[in-house]
Amino acid sequence: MTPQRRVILEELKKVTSHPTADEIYEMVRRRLPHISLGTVYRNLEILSQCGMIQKLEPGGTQKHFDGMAENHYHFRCLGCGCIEDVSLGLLHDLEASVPELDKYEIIGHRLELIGYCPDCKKGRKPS
Amino acid sequence: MTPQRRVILEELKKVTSHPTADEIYEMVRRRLPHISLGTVYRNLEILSQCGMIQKLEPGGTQKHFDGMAENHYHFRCLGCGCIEDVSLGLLHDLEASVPELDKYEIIGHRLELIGYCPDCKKGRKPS
DNA sequence: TTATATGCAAATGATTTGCGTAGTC
DNA sequence: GACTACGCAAATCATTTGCATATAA
Repeated sequence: MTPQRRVILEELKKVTSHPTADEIYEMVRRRLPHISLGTVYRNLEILSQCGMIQKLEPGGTQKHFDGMAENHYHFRCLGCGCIEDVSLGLLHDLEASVPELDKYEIIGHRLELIGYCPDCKKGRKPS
Repeated sequence: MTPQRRVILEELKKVTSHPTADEIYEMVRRRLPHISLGTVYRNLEILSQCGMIQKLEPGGTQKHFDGMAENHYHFRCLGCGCIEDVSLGLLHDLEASVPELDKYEIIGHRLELIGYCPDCKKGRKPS
């Protein structure tokens, strides 16, 4: 736990927004003017690996597309990055159950199961 | 609906995988050897705007981070891209309800509500 | 001192865009 | 003829990485 890593963690805990790496860099730079953007990226990765923070968009840098337009859910493999359809009935009553959302306009939702696909599961130690 | 757009759509409908833009480019190129990658990107964007296909990772190109490590759900605004926490109880029984997942190792899940935040809702025509 | 992390800058790689041309209504 | 989409190539921009130095165990 280096000073840089500690400050990144503290600044991120301090806010309820969900900043990008760039924004975190700016926040941290007020306390550590010489920190580099690379260090911020490296530590964000480490902290999210440790489970101390969350990276909100997992998966790699490429976007995936789905020919099935109807809403349905997906499974994402942490091992190989593959994405598969999941036969799980849609959750219809989500929005109604959150009163604070009355000022929002909710269009829909996305649900993603995360884990290891059969192939990747085989290659892993039992957890 | 240009020939290129039609072929992109057809190829994407043909597979159950969830290819990246690059992979779709390769698939389409077998039928339209002179198509450009830019055209593929442009049409994927148009098709997903129309709702004819799905872009699986919405939001911009930047990743967001969350200082709260415990699992919880988020709302994402299609207008300004902001992300906010949602006070929605965790869904615990998701995995059990999908028998086909017994060969998988499910670690968890992500749920994201999508729509317009109060500020962006104001600036929009009623839909 | 031995390993790990940092700062800096350059490299990478997915995506976007400008522009001149081709196809369409 | 006006408009839109295309192919191509260059530009963009978030993220990653190589490397020499600094820090920590």
